Amino acid sequence: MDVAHSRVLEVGIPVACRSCQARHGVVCGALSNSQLRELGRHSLRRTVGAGCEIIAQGSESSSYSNIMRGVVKLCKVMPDGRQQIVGLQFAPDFVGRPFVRESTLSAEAATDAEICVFPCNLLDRMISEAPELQRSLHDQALKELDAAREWMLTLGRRTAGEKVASLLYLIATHAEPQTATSTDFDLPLSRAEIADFLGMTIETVSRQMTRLRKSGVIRIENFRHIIVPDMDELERMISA
Amino acid sequence: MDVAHSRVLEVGIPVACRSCQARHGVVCGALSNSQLRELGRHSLRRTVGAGCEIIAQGSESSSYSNIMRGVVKLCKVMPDGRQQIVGLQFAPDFVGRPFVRESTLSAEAATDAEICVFPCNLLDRMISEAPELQRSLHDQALKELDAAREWMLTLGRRTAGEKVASLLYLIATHAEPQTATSTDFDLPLSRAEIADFLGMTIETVSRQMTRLRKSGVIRIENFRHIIVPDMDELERMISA
DNA sequence: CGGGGCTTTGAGGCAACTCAATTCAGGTGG
DNA sequence: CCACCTGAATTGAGTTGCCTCAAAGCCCCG
Repeated sequence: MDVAHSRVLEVGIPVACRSCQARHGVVCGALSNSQLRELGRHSLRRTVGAGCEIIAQGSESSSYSNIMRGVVKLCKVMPDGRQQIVGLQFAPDFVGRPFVRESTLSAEAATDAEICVFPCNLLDRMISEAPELQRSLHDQALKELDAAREWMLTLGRRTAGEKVASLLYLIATHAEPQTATSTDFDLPLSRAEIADFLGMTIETVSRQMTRLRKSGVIRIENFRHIIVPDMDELERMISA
Repeated sequence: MDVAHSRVLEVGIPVACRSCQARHGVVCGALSNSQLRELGRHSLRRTVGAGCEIIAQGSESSSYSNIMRGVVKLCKVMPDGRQQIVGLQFAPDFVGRPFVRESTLSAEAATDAEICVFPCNLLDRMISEAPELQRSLHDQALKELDAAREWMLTLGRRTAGEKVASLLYLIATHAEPQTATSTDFDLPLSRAEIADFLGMTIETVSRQMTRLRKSGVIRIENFRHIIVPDMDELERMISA
């Protein structure tokens, strides 16, 4: 498809969608122009600060979202306060649990983020009308499942050092700016959040980070900014 | 739908399907009679012994399966031999990764099992032709994702004792015979497999089992048979 | 009865946790 | 501009829960 032709196709869609990060993402990329218009009519762009809760665990949610910018963490907490991050989502991912209203987890902005919110009912209806959309969401669900299972291996069988290396590698390969070498990036998570993702304590995370720093695998600037001189070296620390 | 009418509908389907455990499962329950006939023509019922590998990690698989009887475990192993079970599937679940041929995990019969095997190509084609089937598989994928995330919480944040209780509870609530109280069952897993599921060692599993036994929460007969006098008591050991 | 696999039990060690103190960066007000 | 405060991160010391290694018990099966 050439550029001029693609321009023409863009005419019929909502203005706000034309330059949207999620325009060709899981949901919107699978819609016809008329469906996109309908969804656009009922959707709301929202800017949320880091830490803002988008969906609360145990609540009835009536809306889904697309991530336009930023990182969202999916969390589960136990009654006694223990907490585990069970997924990280980056733009332009879809956030929500089709077909089920009550949420078994919370979704929270890990960084400042922009999201596009729309009603569950509308999307659920579109899903049953548009096989293309069903397929696309099915595909994201399967990818999330693959990622969850990969992470189960990390949680169950890797050492603290390997866990931290795994997370840094995950973030490096999903970081947004797509720098040439994807060799330096800002951590979207605090040490406490990293601990919650890896199933360990803040202190152990910190110790393992300084171990990686002292062994020259990474450099750390200002706590949040990580530089990886050699990605292969980092990958080797994961031992798989 | 009354019984007589339902009988009539059953006439057009393959003989082998009529009394099949998976007949109304994720895949076959979503097919029309003619699709069921076509799938039946290309499918193969197989009896496999405990320990038999159905799909190998890293291999190109060209077939999917339905579980008709038994339990299948999904496994990931690291190059150095460390191993993690990332999912358990019971009859009449579907086993396979739609849309992707190379498997990132292995599927292995945990108990003696009967499975119904059919070609990927055929089902993939049916998926794109039958929205009902796509929806059904999408639904199973989302349920597996929910289960995987629940298990991530167990792996990352629960103690050894809570982990064992979680597994016993999981199996009790998924056990096949559906005994009146679902209060006693055979473990489909050896101690080594339980350890691989929970991310711990055989010895720790054993110690936690005897701790549960001595505190009266469970009784153990012949290593594999578990009796739970009071399910609420077991649930309380999970502490969530 | 004797061997082999699986499970349990015991003793000791180590990796990760807990508790506590210190450092660091950024913001605020004098 | 500096003193102070606050929250996050690091570092240290001591403890503990789970792992490792080793031995013994149990059950099936020939």
